Amino acid sequence: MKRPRSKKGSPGIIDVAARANVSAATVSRFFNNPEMVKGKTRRLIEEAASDLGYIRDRMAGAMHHGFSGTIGLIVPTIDNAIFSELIQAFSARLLEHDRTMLIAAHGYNPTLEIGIVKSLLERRIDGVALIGFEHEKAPLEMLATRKVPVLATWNYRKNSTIPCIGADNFEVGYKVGQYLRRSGHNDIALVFPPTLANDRAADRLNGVLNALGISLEELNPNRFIQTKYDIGEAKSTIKNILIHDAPTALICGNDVIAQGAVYACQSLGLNIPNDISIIGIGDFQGSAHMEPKLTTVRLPAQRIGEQAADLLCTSLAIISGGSGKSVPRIKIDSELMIRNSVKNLS
Amino acid sequence: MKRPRSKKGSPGIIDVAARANVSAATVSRFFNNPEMVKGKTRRLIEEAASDLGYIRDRMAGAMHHGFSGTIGLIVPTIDNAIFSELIQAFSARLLEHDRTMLIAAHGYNPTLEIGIVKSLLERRIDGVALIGFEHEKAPLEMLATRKVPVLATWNYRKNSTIPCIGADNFEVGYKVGQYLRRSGHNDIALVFPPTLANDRAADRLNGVLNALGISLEELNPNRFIQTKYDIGEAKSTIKNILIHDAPTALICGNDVIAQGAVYACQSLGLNIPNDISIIGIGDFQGSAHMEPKLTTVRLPAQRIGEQAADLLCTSLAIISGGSGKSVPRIKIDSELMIRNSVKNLS
DNA sequence: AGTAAAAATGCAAACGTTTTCATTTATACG
DNA sequence: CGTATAAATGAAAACGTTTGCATTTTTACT
Repeated sequence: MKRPRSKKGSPGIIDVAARANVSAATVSRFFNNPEMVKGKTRRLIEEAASDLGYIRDRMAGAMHHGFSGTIGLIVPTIDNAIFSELIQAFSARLLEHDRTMLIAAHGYNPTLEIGIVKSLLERRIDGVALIGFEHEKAPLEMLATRKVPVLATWNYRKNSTIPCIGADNFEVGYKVGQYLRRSGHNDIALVFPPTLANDRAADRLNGVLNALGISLEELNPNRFIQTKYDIGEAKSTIKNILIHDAPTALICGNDVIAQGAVYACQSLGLNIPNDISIIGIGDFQGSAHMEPKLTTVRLPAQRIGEQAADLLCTSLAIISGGSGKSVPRIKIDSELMIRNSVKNLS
Repeated sequence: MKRPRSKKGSPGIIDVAARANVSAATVSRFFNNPEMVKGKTRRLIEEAASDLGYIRDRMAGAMHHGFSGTIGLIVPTIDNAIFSELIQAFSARLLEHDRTMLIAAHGYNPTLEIGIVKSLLERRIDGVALIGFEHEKAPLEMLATRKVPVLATWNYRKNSTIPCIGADNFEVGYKVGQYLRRSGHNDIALVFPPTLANDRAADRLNGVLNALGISLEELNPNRFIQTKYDIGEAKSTIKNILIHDAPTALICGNDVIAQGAVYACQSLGLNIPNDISIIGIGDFQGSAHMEPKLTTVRLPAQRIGEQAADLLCTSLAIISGGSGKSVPRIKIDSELMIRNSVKNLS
């Protein structure tokens, strides 16, 4: 009588092998390349594994071929509508690829990001998705050295040095500016977050300015409002400006700022869009249902997240092997969603 | 002349050891228990490691002591304000504990959860945080078998079978119901999500009914509205009811439903709180800044997330070793935030 | 049936750490 | 200065898989 399973701990591949009367190698093959093992053996192993409640140890496996089956995602923030849709879609699609997601937020602090990258690297991630292009050199180098594929998401630039997928945020900004101008607005205030380590916001801002045919310097200081991506802060900051002299329209860096703007106007008794027009960027959850329904530009977060996951899971080699080759760059189309928060003045 | 580092791949512990003229064992000790190695050697290793750009492989380490330094978090959904604050806090605190977070969402689908748990188990997570108490038996058993600590977050029940941390949602519901009654409201409608696999919602609902001194059956069907946690759906569902005959107050299962309710009223031209009162639960980002400012009950998501992380990282053994011992249960206090969306009728 | 080729399986050596036990080196004390 | 004791380090055996190569079994063909 054999002793098929070790006394301690959970069953391992050898326990399964013993119970199925095959070698560990065969069991391993069963899990990784089922087509390599004969039908009958397959069933044997299947049964043994389920009897024992075997769960494979991917870490042990990862020691060989080096793939952990884990993908990293580093975002500025999680507790905010901005990226949640992206995160969700990315994560869900990853699951379909039999990968799991290691996620961390750096709170718009590039320094923190380097620690995070290191931490992920210690866990031997197979790839990592970042938000945007502005990153410290150190983590990027660490990743490159170890040939871990990197993908910049959420923004697109035709000449980015790393692979990217996202909307062209300059274009998005341009669309917004153009739409407002065509709607007859001439006195427009811009409400944006600090663009320092935020290329998405920077690109949008440039796009807006470009469409408006004006430079940041030429802009009346009262027409450029800076605020964090935070409903409360946006609301109070905007209120301050609105009290003095209100423009005919507000272009907001994204929908959470726009939401703050809407609340600011409502608390001041200003009617949107009759007294003032508001346009956002992002089309987050709920933007379509606000009162008034928010005019904004839709960034297909879900599509971006899903495609990002696909890229990272399937084209790994291609992307990472890109020494000199062309960098994959995918532009996702945005769409102006004309709703009820902008008034046509012309 | 030695060849301190292998040709291929990134440097390993042995490369560092060679360069520092010590054994691999010492380098390992340096990283895990620095106090075990002498100051001079310490500096030597430190330098060698940084010269080589060494990054430890925690997977290899995990094969021995079995700890991967990774904690799982399984939530119903990410792309929704409900859990984002919790996720963020949990993740950030994990990072402080030198752990990383593996996260996945099952979209309120218990079946999906079992696959997720298995997937996490394959990655050898050191512990896992769940939301609430309603889970399939299978994944819970898998976790128990492998002695992986489990923590139910976001809800509290004094007799829960697994460790938990969160607010007492019955109490939360009770508070809300009580407050509305004391404010003189008698015609109240309840707007809740399906309570099937959602113990938080179920407990809240029971709390509300209890405070109102009524059973679900006794409730006028027009006063019980069911809707998903979705602003758009909540808005339209609520509008349908409001058109016919509006109650004096709406108790919403959480703040996103409340937000939908606010929009529903606004689109109908109903003034809040003069025509109708609205109360939410959760105090999500932005609830304090809406117009009108939403009366709700604050669930300290951040505190829950942080303490959950602490528990999972430090009291692992205690929690998991709980065969027969008392289950750790932590109740986090909620707080009624009286703002401007409820009118006092008395 | 007999053989050549193909398919399936087994053996054993990795993978990069950690850890036990043994050994060396430093410290303290008479 | 010598010895006893403590501290620091090293050597080698794990940990649970995967995988190249060798071997056995099956299949296909004459």
